[in-house]
Amino acid sequence: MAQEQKDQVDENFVKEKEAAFAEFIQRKGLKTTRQRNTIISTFFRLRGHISVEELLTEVKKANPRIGYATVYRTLHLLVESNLVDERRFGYGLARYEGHSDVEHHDHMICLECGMISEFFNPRLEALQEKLAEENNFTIFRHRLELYGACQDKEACDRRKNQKAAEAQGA
Amino acid sequence: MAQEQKDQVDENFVKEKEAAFAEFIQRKGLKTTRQRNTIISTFFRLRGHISVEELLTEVKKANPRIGYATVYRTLHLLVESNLVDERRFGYGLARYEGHSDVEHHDHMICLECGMISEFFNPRLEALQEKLAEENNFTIFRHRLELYGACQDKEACDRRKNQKAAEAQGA
DNA sequence: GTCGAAAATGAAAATTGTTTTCGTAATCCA
DNA sequence: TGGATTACGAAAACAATTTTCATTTTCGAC
Repeated sequence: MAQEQKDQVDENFVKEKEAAFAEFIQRKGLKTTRQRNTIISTFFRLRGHISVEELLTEVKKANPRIGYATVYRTLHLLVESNLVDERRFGYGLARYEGHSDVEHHDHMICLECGMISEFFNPRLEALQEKLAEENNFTIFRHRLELYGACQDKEACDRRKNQKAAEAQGA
Repeated sequence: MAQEQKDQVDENFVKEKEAAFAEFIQRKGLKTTRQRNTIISTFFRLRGHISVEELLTEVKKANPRIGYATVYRTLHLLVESNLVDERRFGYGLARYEGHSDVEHHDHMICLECGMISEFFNPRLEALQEKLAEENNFTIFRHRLELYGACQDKEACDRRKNQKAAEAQGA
């Protein structure tokens, strides 16, 4: 499964992001470094909502000398460059999401299996705009998170078990 | 302004909450203490979305010996008793909100002056339910936060200046 | 290419917000 | 009014993140 996913990495997507980041670095007068390249290349090969720890673990496989500080610093740059969104579901722990096609979207989070799915609905967006307008408010951005449970209990259990197994193995 | 607000404290509201908390404490077999009484009485006299620090500052005026630990512990009890909601807007810092009439509501947060206003819209709720259903998902709770700016720049500036002044004074 | 200023790195220390520990004190039911 | 139970407060621990600082790397000017 994870294997399968890894094989599906879209090299063009990764290249595109790398290029965009390089452009950003250039524009800001910052410097290109091996570490940053490793980190962003690793980041965009992963999918989903990645924690710093998860990313660092992967990054260390390519270069074990890279530490938390550099990963944090690079993630901040990625956020600043608008290539990545920072999310905080529930408590503390930040997660980072490299957005692909869908620019903006909201999230549904299953409290059982941890599944995070994304959705976008123009009527919802419009309604928010309308409500903001009624309150003399201008929206820059918003966040909407639906917490609940999958209705497909089988799939949900499967994911839950897999997660448990992974936690075991780690 | 703050003065005016202080005078408007609804003593019945405070009494009601104190009684409800006492009942909760009783039901759980916990003990009534002077500190807890001070904290909840102080809390429900404040309004808005209160941080632990803000609360502690007020509490210390009544009893300077009360420290962070007890405030945190009491806030947890308040959340557990359902008399208070915990919110986390944007980053880290938890804020606590003693809910009055409106059970559930969402928030608009002005990034300029920090104003937090609350709203509720049944169509929005219904639409969320519909979208969840389409994704075979059951919502337990949700959070929606609109980040942006007040359109009334004058009022916004006034609040911003007041906040700056308060920060000065503190 | 090489110099040198500017920026980046990594390890460790610092910060922030919050929780836990632990010895002492208060509560409250029998 | 014990005395077991619970709470308190100060300080230590914690987890996530940021900063510091000495060292190394980058890259444009020469």
